[in-house]
Amino acid sequence: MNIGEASKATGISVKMLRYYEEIGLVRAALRSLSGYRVYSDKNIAMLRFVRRARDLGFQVKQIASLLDLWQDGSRASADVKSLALDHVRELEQRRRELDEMIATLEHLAHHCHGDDRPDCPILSSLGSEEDAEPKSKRKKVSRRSFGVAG
Amino acid sequence: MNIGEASKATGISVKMLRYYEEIGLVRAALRSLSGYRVYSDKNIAMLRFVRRARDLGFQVKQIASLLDLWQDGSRASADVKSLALDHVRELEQRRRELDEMIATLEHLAHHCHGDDRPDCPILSSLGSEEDAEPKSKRKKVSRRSFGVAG
DNA sequence: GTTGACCCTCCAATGGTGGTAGGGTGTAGA
DNA sequence: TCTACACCCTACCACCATTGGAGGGTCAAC
Repeated sequence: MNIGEASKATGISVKMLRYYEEIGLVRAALRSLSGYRVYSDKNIAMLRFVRRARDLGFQVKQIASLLDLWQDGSRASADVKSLALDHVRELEQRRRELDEMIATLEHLAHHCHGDDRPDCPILSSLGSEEDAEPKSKRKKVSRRSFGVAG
Repeated sequence: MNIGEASKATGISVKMLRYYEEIGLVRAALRSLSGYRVYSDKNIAMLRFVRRARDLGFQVKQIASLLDLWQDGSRASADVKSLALDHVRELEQRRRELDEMIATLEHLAHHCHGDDRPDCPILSSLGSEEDAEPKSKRKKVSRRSFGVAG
C-alpha cells in the first residue's frame, strides 16, 4: 500500500501520515526500493486507531499513550479509563468556556436592535469600564489547543 | 503609562501588547525619548475592548472588524449583531463537536471496568474496523482554531 | 555608582495542518 | 520507445495566538 492508498484507507491526509511518522507517533513505514513508503494492514489498523482518537479530540501526546496501552497486552483497563476520563474533563472544561461565551453573546445580541441605528449593547459592553463577562469573575481563558486548520 | 502598567490595566500580557501592535490590530503606541511605549487612557480603553473580545472567543481578524465598528459612529447595529451571531454559530458548532466527543467517550468509559484487567471497550472501539463515532457518519472534524497555549 | 526592575528588538518554539517547489518514479497508451 | 500524467520524495514556509529567551539599553532608588 502506497501512502496515497493508506491515506484513503485511514482518512488521514498524506501530509499527516508523514508528519506522524516524523514526530515518532507511529513507527516509520517500510520503504520500497525507490524509497516509497509501504504500509501493511497492521500499519493501517494502527493509523485508523490514531485517526479515531483524533476524532475524539485527543492530542498527539495522549494518542501516543493510548497506542502504548493498546499494544500492551498486560495493560490495566484502569489506566485507559483514567486517561479517557481526564480527557473528558478537559473537553468539559472547554465546553463550559464555550457555554459562557455563547450565553454572553446571545444575551448581548438579543438586546441589540440589529437595524441601521448605531447604538449597540454588544459594542458598549465590550467597551465598558467593567468586565464583560456576566457571572464568575473573569479568569484567564484556558486557550488550550483544539487544533488548527491552517 | 508604560507597557508593564498597560499590561496590568488591561489583562493583556506585555508580549501580546507588542504583538497586537506589530500585526496592526491596534495603532502603534507613542514612544518616550528612550523608546519606551507610552499608553494613553484611550489606548487602554481600546486594549480592554480587545481583551474582552478575546475573552468572548473572537479571533483577531474579527476583533479588527469589531474595533472598526466601535470607532465608527455611523455604524449600523445590524452589522455588529451579524458579526456577533456569526461568531455564536461558530462557537455552537464547536460545542456540538465537543458534545459528540464527550458523549462517545463517556459511553465508552462507562462500559470500561477500570480495574487491572486488560479488556477495555475504549481501546477496542478505537481499534475496531468500523468507525468510532456513534450516530452521524464521521465527518471531517472542523478543527477550527481555538487559540493555543504555547 | 551599582543594583534590580523594567524596557527594547529579534528569533524560536508550540500544535496540527495545509501548501508549494523541485525533483524522482511508475504506468498506461500512442 | 516515448510521452503524459498521476503519484511519490524531501525540504521548506505559512497559519494562529502565545510564550520564551537572548542580548542589550534605561530608569529609579539606595
